[in-house]
Amino acid sequence: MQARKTPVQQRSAVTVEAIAEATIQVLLAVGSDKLTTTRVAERAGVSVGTLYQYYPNKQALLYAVLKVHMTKVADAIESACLEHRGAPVAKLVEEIVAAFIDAKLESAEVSAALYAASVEPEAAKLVQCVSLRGRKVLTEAIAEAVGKTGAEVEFAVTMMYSAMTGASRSVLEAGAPAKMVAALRRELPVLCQAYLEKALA
Amino acid sequence: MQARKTPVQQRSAVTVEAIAEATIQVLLAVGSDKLTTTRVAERAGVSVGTLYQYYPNKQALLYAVLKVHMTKVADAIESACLEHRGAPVAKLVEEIVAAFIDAKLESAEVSAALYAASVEPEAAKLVQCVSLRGRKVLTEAIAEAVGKTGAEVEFAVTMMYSAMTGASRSVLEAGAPAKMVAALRRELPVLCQAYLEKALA
DNA sequence: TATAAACCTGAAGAATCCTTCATCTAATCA
DNA sequence: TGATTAGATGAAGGATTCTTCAGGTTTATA
Repeated sequence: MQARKTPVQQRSAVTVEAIAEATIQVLLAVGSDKLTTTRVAERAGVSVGTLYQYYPNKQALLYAVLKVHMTKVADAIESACLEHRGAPVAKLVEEIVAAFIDAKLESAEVSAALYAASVEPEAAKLVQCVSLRGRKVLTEAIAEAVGKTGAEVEFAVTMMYSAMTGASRSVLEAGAPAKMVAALRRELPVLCQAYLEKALA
Repeated sequence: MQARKTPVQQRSAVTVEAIAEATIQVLLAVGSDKLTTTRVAERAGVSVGTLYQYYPNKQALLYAVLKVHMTKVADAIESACLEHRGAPVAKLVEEIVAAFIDAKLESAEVSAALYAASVEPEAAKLVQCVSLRGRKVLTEAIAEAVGKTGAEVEFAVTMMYSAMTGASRSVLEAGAPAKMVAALRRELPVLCQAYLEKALA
């Protein structure tokens, strides 16, 4: 799933980036199933041949875009965890959830469109991996904050994370209207806090 | 997205059912993107022509299967709500969540595979509609149990529902291993109860 | 039983799409 | 400047898939 050739000169670096951007645009415009290599190349202003010089196949396009997006989200969680190390659980959770939502909503349309790109097995695996990374740092941070460790915390964090994912997903799939976004920002922290308090009392 | 022709004789009713079942089998075997009408017909033991006599196109196959599945889940929630009308919130939530999980896990593989079928726009719309129905009965039941109504309850239920969805999805996408299933059954009710208590105090 | 209606068949038309490669152009280097 | 490497092109091969329809078979009906 790696690039076939690594850009050396600057013009090709530009090309590679243009293709990635075009992939997103086409994804938004026609959806993942009608996304074709020709269409992406056209939108990027290059020929199909050029596309195949840097992306081995169609899936690699979506894979690359998805990776960037997922990594951003995981990074956001990681940053929030590090930045608020030592804070009380309530505060920690509040910040983490806020960071998560911010990351997801920064480009809401893209986030929503990428759900469709996640069904392909290889992509799904990527999502799992990156999610795991996010949960790990999350587990560490929460464990420290509540002064507990082990399976109990792990289960709780897994549960909380999937709730976060599900809640934001439902908002994104609904088109992320302002009202729902506001409710999400208000309620999701409450949900996470309430659960952790009860589960890790 | 409706059947092109309605079965009249019994043999054709059998055929229609066989095609639906074959759709599930093929979905499990090769995934939604490599699901072809020919393959489904072959698996069902009929010719492609026959398939097109009852399903107008490929999407209709997955749509039909998805509809059955989603309806089952919504029905399960509805039943649980009706059956435990008047029960205290904690009990009500416990029963609803259990019913929801049971419905999702009754055929876990199919549930998981159908996520891929939900990306197609028309299918996504169906999911939204059926989910809405589930949330409505849920809202009514919870509202009665907590003695509150209005937007506050609606938001809370939407949040809770999306958390339920997200949590079960993550388990299903992980292949629904026994450990995760057990954790889900144990923790999801706790999460929902904790949140509702805090949000609708 | 004869006729009509329902049902089934599967080859083939039509449309897409993925991917390659021989060839051309631009940049880098000695 | 000449040679070498990187980058770009896009027509075309190869493959797949969706869907139709003319014609055959089975069931119901009069």
